[in-house]
Amino acid sequence: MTSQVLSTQEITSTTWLRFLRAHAAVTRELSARLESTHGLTLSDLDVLMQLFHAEGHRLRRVDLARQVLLTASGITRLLDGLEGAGLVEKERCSSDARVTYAVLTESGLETIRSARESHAADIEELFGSRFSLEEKMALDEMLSRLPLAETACQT
Amino acid sequence: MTSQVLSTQEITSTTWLRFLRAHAAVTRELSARLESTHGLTLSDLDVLMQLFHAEGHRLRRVDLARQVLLTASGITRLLDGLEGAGLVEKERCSSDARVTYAVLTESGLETIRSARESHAADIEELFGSRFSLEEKMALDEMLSRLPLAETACQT
DNA sequence: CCTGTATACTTGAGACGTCAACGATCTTAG
DNA sequence: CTAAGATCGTTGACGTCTCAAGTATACAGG
Repeated sequence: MTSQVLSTQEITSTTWLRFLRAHAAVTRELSARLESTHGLTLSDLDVLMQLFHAEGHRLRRVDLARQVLLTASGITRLLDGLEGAGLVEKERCSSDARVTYAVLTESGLETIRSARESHAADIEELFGSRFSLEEKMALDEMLSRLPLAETACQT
Repeated sequence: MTSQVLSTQEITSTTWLRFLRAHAAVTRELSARLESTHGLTLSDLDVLMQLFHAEGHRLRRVDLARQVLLTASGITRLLDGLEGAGLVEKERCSSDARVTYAVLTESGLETIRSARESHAADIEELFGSRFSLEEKMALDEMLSRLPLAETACQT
């Protein structure tokens, strides 16, 4: 309830802190739900969704890393898990022996189809429902000004 | 550059995704800088700052956990590190033998004094400078509507 | 007083992600 | 053709955080 005047720096700090807290809180709840209902991590689903939107449901690991904002090694390990679960398969590239594609399996597709909706509903409940359409658009635009906003942000 | 009409659900999803990406990107850079200049984690500094603002630079571990949005065990381990570095000390509570306070040491205070400014400048550069004062206030207000926004968000 | 329940904190096991180093392959320039 | 350098991917070592379980203390009701 502080109704005093705040300096630019102060407001930046409190807003950033709130940003961090909001992320931690929403993310934690979202992650718990996703884990319990589908046995997936937020990152898992993120990767699956990227593959889902990609041509032929297939993506190079490097590109995946760039889009999802994980390290190359992070992607390797994440995909290890998804492969183990049978949701994704490796596919070697004929024209460049260095690259390995990650391809969605049929099982992966089904997992997405089943997880997508409930997860979207969770996001809507914990995040989207808090804002009006205009607010969300404004928020989206503001966030897009931050570093690395170039990253693909498809639904 | 999609200028088509989007449903509420769609906009929620893309905004949420952008929120995630923005967090990952800014956080990663911020964390790298803080690590290299002061050998601290974002969470470390967060905890130190909470202590700094607390009465007597002292806080119960439970309260710390609530404010910083870590698990109780997370706090224990984080404080282990800070104690090892001599930035924080334990202090038993006389009236309740269950609680242990974390208290800032002189060295901890100095660390904060030196880290605070550069970190604030980093936040300003990577985050705050992207927005006008009004935008930041609007953003702050919006974020405060999210779950667990009750959490203390002092600078 | 003693028993049951709640609270404070710690600990072991394990998930997730990073960095640094490495092997393999491609590309370019002499 | 070959050597230098870039790119793709994996691996080992490690840090951080969580969950579940356990210990210790506090407190309230019978």
